[in-house]
Amino acid sequence: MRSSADFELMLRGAELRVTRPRLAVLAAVHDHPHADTDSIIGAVRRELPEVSHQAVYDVLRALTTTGLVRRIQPSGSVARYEARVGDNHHHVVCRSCGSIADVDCAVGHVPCLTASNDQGFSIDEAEVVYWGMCPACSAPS
Amino acid sequence: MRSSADFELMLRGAELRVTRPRLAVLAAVHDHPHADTDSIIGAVRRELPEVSHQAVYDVLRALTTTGLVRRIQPSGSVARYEARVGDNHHHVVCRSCGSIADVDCAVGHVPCLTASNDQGFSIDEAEVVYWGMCPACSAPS
DNA sequence: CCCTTTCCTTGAATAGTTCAAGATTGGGTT
DNA sequence: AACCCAATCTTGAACTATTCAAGGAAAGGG
Repeated sequence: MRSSADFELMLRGAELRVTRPRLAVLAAVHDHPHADTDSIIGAVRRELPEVSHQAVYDVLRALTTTGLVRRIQPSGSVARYEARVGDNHHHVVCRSCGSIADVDCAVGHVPCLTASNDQGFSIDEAEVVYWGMCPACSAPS
Repeated sequence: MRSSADFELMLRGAELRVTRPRLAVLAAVHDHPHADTDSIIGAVRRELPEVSHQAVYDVLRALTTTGLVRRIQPSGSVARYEARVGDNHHHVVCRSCGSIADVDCAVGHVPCLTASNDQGFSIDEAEVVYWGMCPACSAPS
């Protein structure tokens, strides 16, 4: 758990103005890993009830662009955000309930995978999504 | 390029009724790998002008459910479909223009990757998306 | 050839996200 | 401390991809 002062430094480090909506969104993403936009709006409004949804969308975009948060969006899901950035970790997604958990990099380097034939593309990231069933959904009811 | 008779056999093999919309969608997906729904609707209507968009959505869902086509949806993209199924290959996506190309499996087995810590999930598939720039977009203009 | 079930058409609804215009505010400068 | 301007936020509407729902059409087994 980080303090508001930490978030302020992170924003200044990214050359973003320090505003209350931004501090609140940053805190919400840190507190609720893999939360979708709606959940983040809810968390932010617990502290700043008047924040518009558009502001949250704008802030999330700014934070994503500067790399302070990472946006993930498995097929069939809405956009989700997390604060764990820079370590190229991956995700497991439950096919049944959609819950997401972190998985460390399969090999240990960034990027941790190399395409066997890159089709002439210059590749800068390998994103892995593991699909399966979470413990709760695979448990006999 | 497969014939209409092949597509008919594929549908029957999947226990789906053989209809003209389904044959046309199947042909369109085979002819236009990684096409989005709108492109597929366009391709289908070149042959069957009266097909509704809802029919195409329904058919794509049926084909995806039975495994005759595969649905892919990189972050920020609409749903796309391809007919190459069952070999667990992966994709490179251009950050600039969104174009997609196939990449063979990084290791060669299905699933070709194993999560280092699976968080208790039972994993049945590892999906890899390589992000980068396609040859056209990275060329000096 | 008929009947049942599946499929397609038509039309409307929905959710998530973005666009646009104007008001507010952060923070560098005077 | 007051000023200024670009960046940010509010308000409200628009948009797109997709899904829902009800009724008509047609596939294919009997």
